[in-house]
Amino acid sequence: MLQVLLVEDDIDLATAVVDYLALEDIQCDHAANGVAGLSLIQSHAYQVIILDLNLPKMDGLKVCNEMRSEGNDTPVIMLTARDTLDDKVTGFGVGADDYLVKPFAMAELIVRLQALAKRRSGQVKKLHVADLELDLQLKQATRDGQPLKLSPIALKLLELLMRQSPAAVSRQALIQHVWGDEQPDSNALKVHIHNLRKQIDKPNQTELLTTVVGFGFALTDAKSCP
Amino acid sequence: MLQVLLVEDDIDLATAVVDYLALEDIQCDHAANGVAGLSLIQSHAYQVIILDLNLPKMDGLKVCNEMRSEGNDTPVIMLTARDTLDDKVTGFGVGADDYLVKPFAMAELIVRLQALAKRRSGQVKKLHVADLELDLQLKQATRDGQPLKLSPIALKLLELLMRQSPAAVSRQALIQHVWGDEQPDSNALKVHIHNLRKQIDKPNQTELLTTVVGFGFALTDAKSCP
DNA sequence: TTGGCTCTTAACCCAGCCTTAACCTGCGGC
DNA sequence: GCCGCAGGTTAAGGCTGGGTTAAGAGCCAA
Repeated sequence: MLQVLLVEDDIDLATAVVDYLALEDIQCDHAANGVAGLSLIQSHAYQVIILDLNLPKMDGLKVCNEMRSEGNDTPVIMLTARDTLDDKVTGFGVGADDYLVKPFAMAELIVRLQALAKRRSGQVKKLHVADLELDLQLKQATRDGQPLKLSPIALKLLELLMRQSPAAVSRQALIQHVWGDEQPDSNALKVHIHNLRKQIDKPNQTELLTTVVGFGFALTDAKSCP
Repeated sequence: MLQVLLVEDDIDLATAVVDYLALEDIQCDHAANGVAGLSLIQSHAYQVIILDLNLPKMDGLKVCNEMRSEGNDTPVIMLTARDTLDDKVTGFGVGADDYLVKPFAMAELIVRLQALAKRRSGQVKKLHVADLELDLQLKQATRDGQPLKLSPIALKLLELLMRQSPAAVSRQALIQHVWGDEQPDSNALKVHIHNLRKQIDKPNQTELLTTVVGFGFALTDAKSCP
């Protein structure tokens, strides 16, 4: 199921969009200002983000710029009023992937969403966390230059963890990312996390993959002393 | 089905083109700036690329120049405004194959697209990966100077793998490239990969064609030590 | 028509991955 | 001190994805 985030301060419009997307079986979170939106972006793994241009607290351009500079390459659709069309250039410069001029047809939004969801923004080819590197083209991870042997599932887990780093990722988000809706019983995730950890942390000194009790896991660079 | 990429920052124009091409059964991806465009070019195998001249982040000339220098010879159509017609000369110098002056008729775009799709740009005549060489004109591959005997399908597979190298290529992309939309059942791809591997890797020492479990295959030059 | 070629399909094997279950550890509350 | 819970570890087994082989169909040229 598609998971998207809408950042929009017009509450009527937002409600309409969320409801409409629900009909299409697209799960849509909503934030009403830029700061809240950015925070959700940092802590979730959405497949597409819909950003209004004019937002309280932090405008859409700023949000987009910020997330890109953090290495997040989730595709972004910008919403703009007709009279601010000039912002288009700025918007693309800042890393947006598509535009929609208000008022827009819901059907068009769906089409664009689904087109963008199929691909990553493609502006990020390698992910880095400390001396860990994941080459998305080669499907190959290395730590300290040494290639790691990861199973397909371990690779998916690692990708999500690295994209969200240094934020923690919930168990549910990890499960959703790997298995989608048909989730396995028992403790499959535990085992895969264990295997991943064995690959990443065993041969080295510093521990990157940490447990967030009662929530999930996080990939973080430095650990402060206890 | 034709697969093309449009790199264009004017969202209205882009939408119009994508929609129009869809009617003609041409599947058109869209990138809104030069960097995103180049990235898509590097990671997909389009049959034609439509490049706007003026783009945010990296202009069309730069994009074209860059892809050519990477050995990509997908045909390129440049879009240019009437008042920058002088850039034509520069454009051809940089490796564009055709030109279209804005505003242009959609019908004309279609015609040019289909004309270009039939041929490779022809500006790149040989592909190289390690000591593997593929002569696109002679349809002849050699490894370490020794000619290889490849069937037509094996040749197509090799071509795509070499163009994308060192990135991994998904099974789906390989199937799409060889058979288009009418895809064979069963394990035809397995057999052809097997045959290709027999030709490429058997008589030599280093293994070039590697399997990416759960994804596809990759042609890579060097393998690091275990 | 025949021969040679390639492509498709099917059948089979095998390694390695994924799942599952069972047990272990550490911690906090009762 | 005991129990329950959350997470960690390990091993067994099924199963799937990928590799291999061979037979038959289709095609083209002689």
